[in-house]
Amino acid sequence: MKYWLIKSESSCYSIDDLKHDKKTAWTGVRNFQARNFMRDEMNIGDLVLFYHSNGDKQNPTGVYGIAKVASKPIPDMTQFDRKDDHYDPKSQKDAPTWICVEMAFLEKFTHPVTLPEIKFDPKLEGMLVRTQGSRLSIQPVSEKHFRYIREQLSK
DNA sequence: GCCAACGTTGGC
DNA sequence: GCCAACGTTGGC
Repeated sequence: MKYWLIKSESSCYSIDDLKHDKKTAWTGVRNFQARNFMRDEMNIGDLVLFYHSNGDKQNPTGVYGIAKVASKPIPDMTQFDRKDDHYDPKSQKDAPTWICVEMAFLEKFTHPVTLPEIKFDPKLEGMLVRTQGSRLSIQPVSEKHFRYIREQLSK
């Protein structure tokens, strides 16, 4: 069992969207390292911190809840859709460049764990999302950090 | 294979 | 909205 953090702008796709949809293919990732995590490292049942980036006063940047990996790796269909923002003309149908997994809604925190909380909590030292300029939209998280955020900070 | 130029991410 | 940090592209 592994633990992850995925980023999304709440204006783009929020935890409430996932709650409503119950399950969604995590499409649009166009970074090789992030893709490799989905393709090679994730397993069904892995737990995922759902992080809203680019927050504002109403919706501060931070972790808003938990999702669960719900499928094996599948081709990201947006790469073949000319009308989609994430269309990739170089990708071939028989050898898709971009792979994703499905994410299922698990829970929304009663109160979000904001980035400043994460940054200044000594118990979360080493968390990737704390490091400056960490633009990676899918990150591994240690079990210790995951549990601490879920069981302590989100209550 | 280097690296400058470019586009994007994301905190502030 | 700004801009630093970063990943990717492409010329050489």
